[in-house]
Amino acid sequence: MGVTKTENYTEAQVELSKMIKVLGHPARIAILQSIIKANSCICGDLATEIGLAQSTISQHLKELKSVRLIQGTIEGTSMCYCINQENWHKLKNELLVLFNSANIDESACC
Amino acid sequence: MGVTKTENYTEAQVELSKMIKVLGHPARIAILQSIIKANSCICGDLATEIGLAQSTISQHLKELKSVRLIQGTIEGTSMCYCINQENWHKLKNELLVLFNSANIDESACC
DNA sequence: ACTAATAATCGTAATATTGCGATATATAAA
DNA sequence: TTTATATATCGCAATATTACGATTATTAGT
Repeated sequence: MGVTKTENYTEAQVELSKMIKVLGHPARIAILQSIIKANSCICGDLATEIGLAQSTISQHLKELKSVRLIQGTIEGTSMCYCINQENWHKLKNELLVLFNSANIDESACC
Repeated sequence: MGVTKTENYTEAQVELSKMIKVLGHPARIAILQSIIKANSCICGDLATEIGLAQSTISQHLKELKSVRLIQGTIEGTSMCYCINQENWHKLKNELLVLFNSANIDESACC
């Protein structure tokens, strides 16, 4: 069908996977790294920097905004984006819970 | 187009996003949590546990295998899956690099 | 008010993903 | 060998994603 059966999962599983999914595209990784590198808001030179059309970058930014990994404010005629620290850390912590829950000791059987 | 322009990105960005992308589905989160919870390989009762068709679960397992987050060995008539500790930690560390690179101090301007 | 610059949205085409049933494959048990 | 059980693969339909150009706001400067 192509539609995810969200009713099969816990709210936490759906929410976490939704956040992760947004991270799962090289353009959005590149955008985030670029924002982080600038250490503050950078604006629409992302398009030329990354090599995608302006509308495409705008769409990726929208997705990053939709899960609140970034936030933007109007800065004159441009937009100023930066990491949403609160949600950034929330996601980081949830990922750590997941990744740390796998036992290190080699009880693995395969 | 629908096709990601991988030539725009670094190898690292492509590889990382590919791994993350596989994590970005609730069924695959549920599968991983289930495997982790059992602390060792569990087999195909994942289908009934999660509530998807056997073929669908098999496909998700294939994707998790394709990025080597899990590995499986034949165990009689069933398959025995567990976390690939090496790649699990590798991904964890790469995620930490990304998440820690965002400065905590509120130099944020928006 | 007019113009320039920037970003968001719309419409569209190409491709990818999700999920299922049916089938094929492989091993264990009888 | 036959049968049962478990998993993988194939083919398909429905939907989602990615990317672009064109258009539409929105704000700054003239």
